[in-house]
Amino acid sequence: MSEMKIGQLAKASGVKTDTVRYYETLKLIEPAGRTRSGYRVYDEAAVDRITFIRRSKSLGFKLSEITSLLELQTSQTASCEDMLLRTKAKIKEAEENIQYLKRMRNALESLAADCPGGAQPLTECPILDYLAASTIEMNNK
Amino acid sequence: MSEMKIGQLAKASGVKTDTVRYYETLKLIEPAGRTRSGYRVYDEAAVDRITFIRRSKSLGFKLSEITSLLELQTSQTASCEDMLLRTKAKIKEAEENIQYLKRMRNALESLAADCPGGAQPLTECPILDYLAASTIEMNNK
DNA sequence: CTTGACCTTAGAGTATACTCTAAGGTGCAT
DNA sequence: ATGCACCTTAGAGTATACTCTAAGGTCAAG
Repeated sequence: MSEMKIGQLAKASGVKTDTVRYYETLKLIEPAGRTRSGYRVYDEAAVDRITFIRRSKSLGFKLSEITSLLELQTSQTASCEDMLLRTKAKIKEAEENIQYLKRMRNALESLAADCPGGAQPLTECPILDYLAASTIEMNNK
Repeated sequence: MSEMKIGQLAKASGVKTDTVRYYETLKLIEPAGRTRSGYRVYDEAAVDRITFIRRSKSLGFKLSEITSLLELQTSQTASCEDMLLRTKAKIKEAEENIQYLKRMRNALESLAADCPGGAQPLTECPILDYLAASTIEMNNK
């Protein structure tokens, strides 16, 4: 199965054919060639390339960033440092998002802790009070 | 300043006029009326409503969910429990996102820890190795 | 020779939350 | 009367990553 059409590649790499074509528009992947009738033909390396994309995505890289990772991979001049820097930047990004979500979760939890729940009328609800109160000022975003 | 036009409301509540109009299309807010010439007119309550939306957003609620929170607020039959349930669901969501990001960050960190960095050629880079390797299987998404 | 699974393209739709553009009307001051 | 800041609408654009539709061509099996 070293030569395959888009459907086989899709199945082998766990994405949809549409996704492969979409990646092609982003220059993330190119078919090795075409059949006489115009069908895309891929080799085994294409499966690795889709796998690379999927794994990068699972680590939080955007498709636009993956373009750059793939260039790195085939670059003659790039060093480990380049990849490490991208990785560290992504760690920082993840860390920031975690902190942001934690602040959110903590705020929600302290509101939840104050709320009696049950059949109390909403006029007594500290959560709605917080949301609607006009005096307290808030941090944006 | 109990009566105001959209620009004043926007300034008073910290959003753009476009955003106010956009919220109107989502039925999140409605002007109290219109001037003879067709200008939207708002009252003080509108500022509170935008504030409500902004605070809800800062807690992670989507605009579509905020529609429902606002309905809750004006409902006669709703109880504290309703609000508490929505809050708890949102906490769970935040928690899941935090866990997801932590897994991502941990994976990135263990890759970074293995990478020598510096001027090492990329053929030696364990990060790229991981991304490109065809044998190891991965967890999706 | 027809059926069915597969492939092709261009282009639109989905979700989220805006943001901007164009073309034009309003209202107050100078 | 003219300039300016403000307002109006409909509709398109932004970002991300697909996903789907329509209309049609290809190819092997029965």
